[in-house]
Amino acid sequence: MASKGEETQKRILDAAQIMILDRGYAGVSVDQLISSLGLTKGAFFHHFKSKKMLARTLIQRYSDEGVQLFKDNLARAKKLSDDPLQQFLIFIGLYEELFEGLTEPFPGCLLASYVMEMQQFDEDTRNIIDIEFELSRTELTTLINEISKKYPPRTELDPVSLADGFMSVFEGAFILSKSLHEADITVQQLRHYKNYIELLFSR
Amino acid sequence: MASKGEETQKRILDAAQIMILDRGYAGVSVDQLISSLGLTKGAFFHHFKSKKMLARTLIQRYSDEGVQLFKDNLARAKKLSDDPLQQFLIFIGLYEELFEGLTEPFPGCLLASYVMEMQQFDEDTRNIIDIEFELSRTELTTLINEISKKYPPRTELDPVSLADGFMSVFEGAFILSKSLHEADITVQQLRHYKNYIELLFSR
DNA sequence: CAGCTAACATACCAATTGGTATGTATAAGC
DNA sequence: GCTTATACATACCAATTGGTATGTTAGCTG
Repeated sequence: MASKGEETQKRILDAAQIMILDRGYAGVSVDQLISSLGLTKGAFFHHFKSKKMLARTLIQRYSDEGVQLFKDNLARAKKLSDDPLQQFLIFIGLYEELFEGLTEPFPGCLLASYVMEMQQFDEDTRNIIDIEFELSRTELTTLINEISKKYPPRTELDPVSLADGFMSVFEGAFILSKSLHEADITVQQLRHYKNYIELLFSR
Repeated sequence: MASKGEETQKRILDAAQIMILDRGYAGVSVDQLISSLGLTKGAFFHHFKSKKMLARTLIQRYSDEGVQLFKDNLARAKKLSDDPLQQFLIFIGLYEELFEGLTEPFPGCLLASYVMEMQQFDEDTRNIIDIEFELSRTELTTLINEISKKYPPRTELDPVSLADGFMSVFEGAFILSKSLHEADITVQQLRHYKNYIELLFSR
């Protein structure tokens, strides 16, 4: 069981994430954050030595979860099929599942939120973001190369940028979804990405 | 020739746009803005009655330019070919041209920047953003429907979400590009989008 | 050239900012 | 049962925030 302190820290992180996702990091003051939780300055600065440290801790947690989900989904996909192309399609499908049936637009991606106010953060914090994008890139590039070997694409194809497309789809869809307030945009764009992959490699 | 006042207002808007694109709206204070221009509070509040009005004016200008570019490119594409599919491909190609040969990542999209801190803005301001996304959606949906009529796609196809894909590609690519600091991501993702369109309708 | 207005500058304001210093209550460790 | 560390609360701080009130100056207009 988490200690009381750990639980409070988690509550602060949870609230911060929600607030930052719709007001931006600079748009959320420590005072607003703590008063939304019924806490005080003392509590906040006991758990985080500064607002910037909160930012770092928060994005680290977010990134860790994202990476974990990515690896889990990739592992699941690889168990469900031996064919690399099918693995990729299943992989995308697993993400589709997560975003199916949402009634509200997904609250957004914290990585993107941070990128939009990059200069607010130090290099360590920015690196955490890079690393997740790069992980997706390298893992999916490998997979795409396997696919290409087995199913040579008709036209020449850049595997890295095709891999980048995966994260790009999310980030783009989240923005449209939030602005237009339509929950299903993310799934739709994911489906198009999956469909593109299929068309690329289908004989 | 623009009057002195108009020119100063433009300088404020230009500086604000650059600063907001890498610090976020809430991350840019009026003081920082004016001191970067060597101006004073008096000057700023002479031209804008509040910081929020600056935000509104800025996004309106940005949106107007984006809409204009969109309409120009669409009109050019339609002049360059009679075939709706070719029109779409040319249209995308015209955007590719704009992002080719960049040495630095594109500074970002102000629409996305605002969406990331939505709650900072009033409804009028948010509507300006919606309108641009919706324009792209409706215009491109029409074009896609024309294409579908002439070149029936093999699988069933949602024209609206395919149209949304266009803006989505930009927004997603900008984020990756900025985070990874790679200038060519936007062109690459645009090419994939174009390629997808081709594959969808090529018999 | 008088009068007016646009285009600023200066000086101030209350409120909010992130952060600190110091207290205190509670629980764990020995 | 005494100590010590954890988990907060209270009270304060200088700096910065967006905004205002009041100048001043240059350029047009009649």
